[in-house]
Amino acid sequence: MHETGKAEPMARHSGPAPTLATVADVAGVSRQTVSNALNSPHLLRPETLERVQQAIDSLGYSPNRAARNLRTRSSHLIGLRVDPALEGTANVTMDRFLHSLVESSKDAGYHVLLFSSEGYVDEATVHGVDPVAGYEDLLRSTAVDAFVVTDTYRGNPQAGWLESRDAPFVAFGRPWDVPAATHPWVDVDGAAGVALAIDHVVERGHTRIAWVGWQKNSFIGEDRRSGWVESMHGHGLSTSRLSARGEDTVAFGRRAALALLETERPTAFVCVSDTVAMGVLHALQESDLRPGRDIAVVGFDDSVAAQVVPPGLTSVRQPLEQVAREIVNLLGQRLSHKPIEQPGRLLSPTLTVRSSS
Amino acid sequence: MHETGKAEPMARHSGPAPTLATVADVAGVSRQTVSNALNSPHLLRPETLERVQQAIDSLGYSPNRAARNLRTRSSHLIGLRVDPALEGTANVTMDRFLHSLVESSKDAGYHVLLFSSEGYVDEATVHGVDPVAGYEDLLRSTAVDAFVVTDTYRGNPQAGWLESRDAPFVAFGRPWDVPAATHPWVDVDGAAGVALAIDHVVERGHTRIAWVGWQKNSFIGEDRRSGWVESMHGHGLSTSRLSARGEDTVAFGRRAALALLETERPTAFVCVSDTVAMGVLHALQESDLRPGRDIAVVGFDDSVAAQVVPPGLTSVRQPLEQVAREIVNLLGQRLSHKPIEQPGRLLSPTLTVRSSS
DNA sequence: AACAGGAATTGGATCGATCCAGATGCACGA
DNA sequence: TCGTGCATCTGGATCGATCCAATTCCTGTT
Repeated sequence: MHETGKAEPMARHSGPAPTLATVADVAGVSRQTVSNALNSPHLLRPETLERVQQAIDSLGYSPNRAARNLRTRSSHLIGLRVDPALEGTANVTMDRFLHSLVESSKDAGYHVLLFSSEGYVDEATVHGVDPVAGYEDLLRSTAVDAFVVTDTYRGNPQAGWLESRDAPFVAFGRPWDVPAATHPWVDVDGAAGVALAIDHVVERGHTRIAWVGWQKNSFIGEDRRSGWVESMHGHGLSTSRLSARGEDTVAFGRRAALALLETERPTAFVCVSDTVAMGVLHALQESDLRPGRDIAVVGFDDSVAAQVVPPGLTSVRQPLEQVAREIVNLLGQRLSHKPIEQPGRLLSPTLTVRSSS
Repeated sequence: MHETGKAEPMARHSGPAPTLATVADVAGVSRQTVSNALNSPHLLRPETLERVQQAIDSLGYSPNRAARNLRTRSSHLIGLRVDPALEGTANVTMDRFLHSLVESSKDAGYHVLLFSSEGYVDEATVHGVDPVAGYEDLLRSTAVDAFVVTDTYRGNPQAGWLESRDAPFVAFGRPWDVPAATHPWVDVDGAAGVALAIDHVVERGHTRIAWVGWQKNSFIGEDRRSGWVESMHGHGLSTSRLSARGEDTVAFGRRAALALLETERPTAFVCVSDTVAMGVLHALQESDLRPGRDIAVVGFDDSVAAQVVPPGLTSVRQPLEQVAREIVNLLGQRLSHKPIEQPGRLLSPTLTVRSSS
């Protein structure tokens, strides 16, 4: 064979798209044989396979998705709900995660379908977002094979609902409130991540290390906080009066830092999120303190903001690429009705050190 | 009827999912009549419609997507390629745009399907991303009805390719390099956005206003820059030696600002992107200059980073929600074979003022 | 030469919706 | 009474793939 490049599909005429039957005619075999060439090539004699393959290439044929979906009762689509992002929150998690999920899904032969919750509001949920809105439709119309549900600040109410309908799904986030839940999940060990941060600032000589976290009703927030508490005690340091809790906003981070600076004079702030950490940076700037020189600050999520804010914010980084891979992995097991080896996987984050510490 | 809540689908037994034929049986009508109840209710007598509706509700029926897609030759899916985001770039654009697109699509009865370019690399494109990778497959297998292609830094090579295959698509971004292109597009007037920024800082009393932009080969970059040039001249101000060009990184922004500060002493920096603007902020911090007090800085994109960085970065905000609406709108026209009234729409950005100016 | 047994291949039925052409019912005017 | 016309409803064919059961082709054995 000469170097004539790839066998380009040569779409001679833009007539009706070729079907499996067209290919069968051209190759001089039956429809089933073409189907086998696509799905179970080992059933064909090598020379037959070759002949079919050439017909496929020359026609530029791709199997019609709808027909395949109808027959196999599966769409090879994974549904992911994207909720309205809160402006002013450095929640970069979604962006990075989404890319990784699309990549991993592709490798497994799936595509990601996005849907939203808005517009499904009924009386019961005029305020706030109905946690199961949008899932029902896609499920009933067999538009997707499975869902990926991501944990929110407060937990994961979708999981129970989906489980009760035995809809296939994998959660990003542990079943905090229902330890008995049996669905597959993947999560990142927040406490371990915060412990990394503490070790890091302790190594830098800090002893008065404050925690700026979320409210008590946030499972994730309390998990991360426990990392602070235990790591501090492990280092023989006191946590007394060094903790603040509030919402996930820049404003809260700023207020909390100003208050702590005034009363307790911590030399380091470890924060539950980058958003809150940015608030701390605001406070330092207003107090003419230089992050990284006068006071250390560590965030959580390694968001874009952390990467670009001067002088660079040290932050706990979740292994989202790995999370996505594991999720797709578990999804594959779930969809092929394999017994799930291990329903939950807890991954370890890393620490990205920048100049703020 | 009493207040018994909504007529909940009462999924008695989780047997086989109900089909249109099931509904027809229950309602005592033919399949076609059920189909009409769904797609052309005006064809039914009111009492028949009511009867069918009740059967649908009581069975919890939703039409099977695959079957419908097969018959109608359309998937009601819109394809969007997500390219690997560059870490350390404050490109928040995608996140906000994606949400808006999902919302708008939903209103029009569409869903968004994500796909990626990786893994399609062949000899010709080992380095860099093949601009048309991934489209081919989805197109041939009729997996999506249309594409949304988003402009990149350098232009939009996909557009021409898709147009040549007459694949339905709408571009976010003007056909810079092919003014004769006839495909529908939506774009934001970057020059006008920068002009807003200039007006703003001029009003604040600045006269030595520097431009920190992208390289000459970026159409978008040059468009934004032209806003600076023209607005400056409109105000009777000089642009001489006040311009820097480079790549879209924090590092470049910092270098450019330091160089300009040393030689030209501008009092304001207007930047082509938030990423570059963050670099400028770094430079100011290193030079012990306070943004918003000593020197004004304006970014472009109104990214999360701009919102949370202390003290808050003034930035040009693209009306992405409106962009998404227009895109879906044009897509609808294109798909219903209506003549497109006006192939291109140029929208105006706004300026979000924060403390950096 | 006859035959078992596996490999390779085939044609009809099927998934669940919509399209299409035709059938039925009904009201109205001639 | 008999069409005529319109609104309403029906059953068979169809979209393009895969499932299934059955058939043909090989090859080696006795």
